[in-house]
Amino acid sequence: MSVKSPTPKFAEETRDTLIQEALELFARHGYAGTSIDRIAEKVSMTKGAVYYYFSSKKEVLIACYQLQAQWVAEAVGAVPETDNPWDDTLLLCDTFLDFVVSNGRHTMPLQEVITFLGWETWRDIDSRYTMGTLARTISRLQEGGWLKPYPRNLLISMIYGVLVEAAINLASSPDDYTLQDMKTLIADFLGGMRA
Amino acid sequence: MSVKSPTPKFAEETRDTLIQEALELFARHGYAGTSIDRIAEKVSMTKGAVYYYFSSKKEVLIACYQLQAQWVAEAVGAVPETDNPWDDTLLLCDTFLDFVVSNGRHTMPLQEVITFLGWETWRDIDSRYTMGTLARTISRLQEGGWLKPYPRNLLISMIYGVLVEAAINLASSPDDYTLQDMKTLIADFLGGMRA
DNA sequence: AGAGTTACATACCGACGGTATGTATGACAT
DNA sequence: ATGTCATACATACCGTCGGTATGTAACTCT
Repeated sequence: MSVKSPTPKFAEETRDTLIQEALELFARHGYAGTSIDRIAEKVSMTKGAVYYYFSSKKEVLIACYQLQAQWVAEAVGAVPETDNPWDDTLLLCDTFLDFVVSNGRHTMPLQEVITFLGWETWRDIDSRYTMGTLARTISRLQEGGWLKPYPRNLLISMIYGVLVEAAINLASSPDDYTLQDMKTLIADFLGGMRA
Repeated sequence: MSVKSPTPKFAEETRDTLIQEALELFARHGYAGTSIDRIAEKVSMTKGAVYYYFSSKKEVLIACYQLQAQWVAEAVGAVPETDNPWDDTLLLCDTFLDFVVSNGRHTMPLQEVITFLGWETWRDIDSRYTMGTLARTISRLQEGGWLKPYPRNLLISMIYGVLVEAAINLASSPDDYTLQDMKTLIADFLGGMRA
């Protein structure tokens, strides 16, 4: 990549490209298995350039995960809202699973992101994306009296946690069961918490 | 640690000590945050000694996790078997949660182990410990017709996955809800899959 | 035309995983 | 008693990687 005209406009493009390519490498080879040098090489630059845009490797991971979270949130956010919050929640879960199953090869495993960013940082980021959407649906369920009286944060954490677990399992054990099996189990899981 | 009498007996002791101390460091500072040099230093040896016993850092982690898995499996395996497999399963879940909550400071986060060992390796190890015990209980439930007809491996993966998720959440969000809240939710989760 | 900012490249450092090799110790056969 | 050999480490070194400090070409603005 030749030296750009030093205007903020081109720099933003370069930064976006960097994030996209880094995300692909992280998804394919993992965080520890992807060096800054390799990221730089993929965009035909050097390590210095990467550190011009990001202060640390962790910051690169954060930017990548924000992009990934945005993709997921867009898919999940496209689910229409009806007057039946229960069905809405189920559809949201199914949509989430559909997305991660079909895009699993191009996204980073959540467990890895959590490990390297730390639980707190991950939660902070995710609350603005998929987890935020899920939280709103769950609030509707709670306010409508559809659920047993669990603490709100417990519900959000565990429902999202189960979805993440489901995604990981679907990606890792492809032949033992189907996506439909998993959706049924998730629906029954939610059914067990119904008032 | 002075040079030992080169008998297999002493070497086993040294190896066990190494695993114990390494586990403590991994639990406290994480896998990436614990260098082989530091492990060696803690047992007053050098890196060469560690690589005499283990062929790689991953092998050290595997040995540490096997020890940890053994602890958990002992606690979970001590649960008596009654003629009611449903209550047995619930008690097994509660016992698991009790153990990880009270020993959380001295054990490695599961997500980290999974990340660095890889899903497959982790499953291979765990199937001989807690997951194996859980699998037997679930088989009893299935054979007794207590559960809806899910694929067996889906049940094992997701129930254990939920337990792992619960453990991670309990360790990370200590103030939002109680252990009892979590146990109630797990029970309801299982209830949702009841035939 | 000179000065300042931008967008990189280059060169280097320390830490770390891993390897190759050296070596003191005790067991054992002669 | 002595030489041989495996054991149980220590020492020294290498390549890679995250991170930093510095240089510099291109462009803008005055």
